[in-house]
Amino acid sequence: MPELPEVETTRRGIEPLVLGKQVVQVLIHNAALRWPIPSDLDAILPAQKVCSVERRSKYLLMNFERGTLVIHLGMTGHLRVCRPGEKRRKHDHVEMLFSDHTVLRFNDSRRFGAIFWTETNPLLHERLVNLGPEPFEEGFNPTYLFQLSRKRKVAVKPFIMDARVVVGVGNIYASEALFRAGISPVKPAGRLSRKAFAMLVQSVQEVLSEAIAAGGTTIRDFMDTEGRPGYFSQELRVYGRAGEPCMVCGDVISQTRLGQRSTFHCRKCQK
DNA sequence: CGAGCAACCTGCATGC
DNA sequence: TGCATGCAGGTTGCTC
Repeated sequence: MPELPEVETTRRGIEPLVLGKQVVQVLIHNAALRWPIPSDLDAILPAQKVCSVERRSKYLLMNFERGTLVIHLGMTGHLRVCRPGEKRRKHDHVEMLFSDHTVLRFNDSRRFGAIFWTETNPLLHERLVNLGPEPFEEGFNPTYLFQLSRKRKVAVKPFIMDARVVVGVGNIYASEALFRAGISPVKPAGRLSRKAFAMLVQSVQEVLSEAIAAGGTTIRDFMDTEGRPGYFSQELRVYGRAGEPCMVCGDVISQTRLGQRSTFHCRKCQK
């Protein structure tokens, strides 16, 4: 589900609602996510306060006084801040109760998400340590991509979706960024020019920042912490628009399969 | 090493 | 109505 804009929307939603609050209880109703949720969270978190909520890649980092709760939303995960007395819904796997009666719930129907606890620097955790640069960091620039891609035969779309290359670009925004940059998703990464990568860097940053400003993209079930959808879906130019005319040239938008993922592009505008 | 793909799991749309 | 199929925003870990 969530790509970077949806995770960032979630982060911005929960941070003000949990900041400085003290955990009273953690209820784990189903620990079977991608990896088992540590069963001792209810022994670790109570009495600790939330110091900050950060994001690295698609991971949310809830910093407490003695460590960090790392949360990944997978495909269908979302966090919701509930009103006192609000009923649990299907697939609400974890509940965090705070002393002011705020309840934070993690819901994830497909259970591809993950939750783990670390008392050392979360950025050095084995799941995070090999991640590439954030798309808005200086390290994500045309020269970096150009050098990294030399001799790579992989198509440019899976290349920029590879979190070791750059984080946060998932299936929707990869198609969108490549359309805006005028680059064919099937072109081998190693055959792109420096100039093409300059276009791509700009497009990735543009599409991600616009999507964050719109509160993310809701295709099926993404919702923010208050249950609202994201409004970027209506700004999508190619994703989900197979068969429709290209907004630029009028040619039909094609849908293909690339690295097992649906890929949308305009064959005329993207070379 | 890189490339390709199966797997994890549930829900939903589609077609017979 | 029921059932089978395929697809879905991510990531890991296996083969070759």
